Amino acid sequence: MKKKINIKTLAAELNLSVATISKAFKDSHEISKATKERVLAMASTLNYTPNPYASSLRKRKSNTIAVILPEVADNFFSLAINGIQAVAEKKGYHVLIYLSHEKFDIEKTIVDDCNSGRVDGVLISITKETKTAEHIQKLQDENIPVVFFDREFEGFKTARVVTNDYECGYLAAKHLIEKGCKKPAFFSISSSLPICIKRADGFKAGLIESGLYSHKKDPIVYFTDFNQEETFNQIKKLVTGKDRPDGVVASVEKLAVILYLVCHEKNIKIPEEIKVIAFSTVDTAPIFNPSLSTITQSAFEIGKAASEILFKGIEKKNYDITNEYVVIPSTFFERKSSQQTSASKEKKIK
Amino acid sequence: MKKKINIKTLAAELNLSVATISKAFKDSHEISKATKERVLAMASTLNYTPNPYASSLRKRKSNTIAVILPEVADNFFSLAINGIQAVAEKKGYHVLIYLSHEKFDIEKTIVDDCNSGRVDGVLISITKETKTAEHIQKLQDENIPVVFFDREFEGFKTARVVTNDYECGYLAAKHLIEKGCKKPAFFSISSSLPICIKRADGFKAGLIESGLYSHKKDPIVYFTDFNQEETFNQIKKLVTGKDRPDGVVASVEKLAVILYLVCHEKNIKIPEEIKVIAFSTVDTAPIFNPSLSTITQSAFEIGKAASEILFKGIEKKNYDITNEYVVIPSTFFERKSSQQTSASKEKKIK
DNA sequence: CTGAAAGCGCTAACAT
DNA sequence: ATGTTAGCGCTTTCAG
Repeated sequence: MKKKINIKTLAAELNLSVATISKAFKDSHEISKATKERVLAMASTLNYTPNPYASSLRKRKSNTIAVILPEVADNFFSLAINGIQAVAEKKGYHVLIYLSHEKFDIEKTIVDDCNSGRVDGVLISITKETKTAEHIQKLQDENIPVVFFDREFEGFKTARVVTNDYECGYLAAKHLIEKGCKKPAFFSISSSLPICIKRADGFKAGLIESGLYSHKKDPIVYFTDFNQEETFNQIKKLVTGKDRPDGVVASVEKLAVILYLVCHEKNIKIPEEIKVIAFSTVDTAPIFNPSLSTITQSAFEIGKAASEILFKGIEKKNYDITNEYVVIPSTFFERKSSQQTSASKEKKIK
Repeated sequence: MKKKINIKTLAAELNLSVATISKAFKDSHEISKATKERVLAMASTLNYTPNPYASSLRKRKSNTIAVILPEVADNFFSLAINGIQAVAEKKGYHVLIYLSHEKFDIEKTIVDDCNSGRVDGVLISITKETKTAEHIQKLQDENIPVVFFDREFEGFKTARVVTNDYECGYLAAKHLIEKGCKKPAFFSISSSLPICIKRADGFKAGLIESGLYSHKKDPIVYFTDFNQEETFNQIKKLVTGKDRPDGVVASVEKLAVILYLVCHEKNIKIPEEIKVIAFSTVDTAPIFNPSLSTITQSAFEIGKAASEILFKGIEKKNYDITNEYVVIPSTFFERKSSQQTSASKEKKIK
């Protein structure tokens, strides 16, 4: 940041006022074509680039947005970032990426910082720990538009872009049952995240409808604080136990992968002994062993839709986006991992 | 960005000068503990957050860095972002993410913008199209430190963090040969990217050493402009042709995945008929059908190392980072896709 | 069509 | 320990 050449030196060089330079850069109609060209030419030879922060300070506009994510290791968020970036780029906006690492404290710090004028809007997918939206409320109080995407906070009025979680959970349950499962389970990563609750609720509804829901045994299994090894052992125990499920719906990709690993190790056959469906955006699902049935969210589209709404809020100052609610349906890809097998067929007949 | 309350109003509220407030916020020793507390308390009740751009303008320091990537859909870059973010967060820096979409023009525009004082440093992985580093030179001319990571530009003096591409290419070739391959091929995405050239060169060296290199037939196959369907057909043609390879090293994950897809469709057995090894960071490789042998880059570590060097350059103004050259070795995970089979053993004997 | 000047919110000398 | 003040580089009335 040791730039010496600024609008003033440029002006001096051309014997023009700074105002003229500034206007020329905005391609203002007040400036003659000739001077505009002179300005641009000189700017180019002097390697002049306007200081964005001076501009932001003066205009009270940062031309940047913040994206706050729990993590980025997941393929979903990678794709979502692409979608967000695509529209930001078109609008000439800059994108700040923040990672909350599933910690509420970090999320709060980040959100509070966003209240400084650093950004014109924020896209957020909340952490598992987030139990209040006060920090986000403050943002709205300052007229900074906020859009939830994927992981929303329920009961808080703001724009949100999500997928049809409940329906997908329901569909997954029905599919498993149709394929012969008698004791399907749902692997959840959180008991508070709406995204998980909805998926689980839909799943449960599917069981109930088929008369397979028992109050005695909750079909929802929680893996709340995620640790690869621990989760592996937890799943192993469950899957080799006496009351093991014959079908699993994984609320996230990771859990399905670990389940596969366990089954490979313990020689449990998928789909013969256990069928699996995962909520996942992984593009390698078709080459898994066996190929994995997925409920695939349109991650790119979700990111794109979320930022489009955000920009509506940013650009139209008096436009209230807080009622926007977009649902982008996921797609079910049926593959081998949830296929009906002769084993399950027999059971059915018997 | 409609904040009304600023340092001045805060000062007025407390009957203090703006200087005192400013210093209190920096936790300056010039300020008494009592006033510091008063300031912080009032700031909190008034919901005051210092305007970062005013500060940046004055200090000529943005406290933000830029990360320029060709794309983020790849798992490698997701992990790298995590590594970068981890150290930026610790340093109190903000991270701007830019996507060049493999287009040089976009990359240039982004890099030029970085020359405006918007960022204090940049991390970049260049596009396939990048054939000059002039735009990056300009950055260095303005004393903005630049670190290449993963995809570097050769023959340009700046810091870089890469992996041991040549050795890995060599190792992959030797491994394939050891397992019985007679006609291994290398799938490359670029004939200009150092990362690909080095991998391919190492691969070629391995063939030459084993007397399997023929000048008549280049074992390097290029898939330069990436398009899923086209690549699929190109691979299908190659792999079902008469001169088909009996082993493949994929320079990137995607190509291996498509190769798998082709083999599944055409019922070509991996590893019996064709063995495969991929440069990849995908964590699902163990559950592929068959499990995929990978040369896995430490993506997180590469991102982390790159940003650590960058911060050295940012923080120590007179420290020249352009000679920094860090090589973070990749790890080879041998799995089924490159296993020796009775078929290949027989061939060997015969 | 061009210019003068005020000021965005903050920091850093330099007083006091 | 606290205050005064001059900008950082730009945009924007308002004059000419």
